[in-house]
Amino acid sequence: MRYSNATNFALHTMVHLMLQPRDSSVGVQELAAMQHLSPTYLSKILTKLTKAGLIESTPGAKGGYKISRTKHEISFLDVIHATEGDTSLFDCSIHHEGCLIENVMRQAEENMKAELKSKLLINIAKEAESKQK
Amino acid sequence: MRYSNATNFALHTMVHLMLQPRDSSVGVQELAAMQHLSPTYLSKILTKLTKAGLIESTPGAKGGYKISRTKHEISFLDVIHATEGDTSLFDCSIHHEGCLIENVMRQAEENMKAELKSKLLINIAKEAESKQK
DNA sequence: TGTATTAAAGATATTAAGAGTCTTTAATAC
DNA sequence: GTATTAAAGACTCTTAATATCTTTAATACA
Repeated sequence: MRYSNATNFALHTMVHLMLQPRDSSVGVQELAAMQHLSPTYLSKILTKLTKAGLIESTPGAKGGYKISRTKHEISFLDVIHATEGDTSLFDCSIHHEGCLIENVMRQAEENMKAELKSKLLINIAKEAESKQK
Repeated sequence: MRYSNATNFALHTMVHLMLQPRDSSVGVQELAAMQHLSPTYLSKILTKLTKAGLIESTPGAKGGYKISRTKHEISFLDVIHATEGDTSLFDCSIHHEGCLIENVMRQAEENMKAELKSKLLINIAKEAESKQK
């Protein structure tokens, strides 16, 4: 069991977009080159982020992607939900409800998700920025 | 991303073995029938648990599986490690060390694992037993 | 208006992992 | 020696992830 590479690329892209000047779009070419990916592949990931409302896209010349104006305080969990979906890590395929084992697994998963929900991309972006200076 | 079915079957099998009388082995036939699995498939899973030292196997007539005599206090995490391996859920494929994003993901994963390490199979087994009565 | 640019969507190919079966081998009880 | 049972290997099937290519739609700008 592992988080997909797509989630890693999504997180890095989001942090990068966070560091852009307000209202400036970045094209997929630039974002892909930065991470040594093919633009078409990253494009698929960016479309998921767009559909989740985390970023906004503008097609056409001078178009590209920028952080959503309406969605503030984007957490790690938001990005993960966009790329991985929001299904549970564990489903008991034997018992249909009230499985004691499932309960334990779900509780542990909640602990992880709570942590990922509390971590905001903006803080990581600022930390990365100050490190580079 | 999801835990494999094998992990679910492993956990249920372990809890079942926990409820057996001391030093009595249960064959894979019985364990498989209980979970509506093919014996050969479950056998693969049981071999992993054996190699991890969580259970002991005795081949031959009257053989089968029982909880390890040396390993007490088996946690959910022990079983998961046996079936899923103990690699991280997240690896940054871009940065090789000190990735801020990876750090956050790893910390969250630790929270989940800490919970799974604190939950012991024996407690679930006893809870299941008392529920049936 | 038309041309270049760029995101979105669809089709498709490739790879890796999980799920599952069958057969053979080795160990044990009786 | 015979029946029983775990272990191991080879193999198949399905699904998800990874990745590319092509077409379509929207936008800026000359």
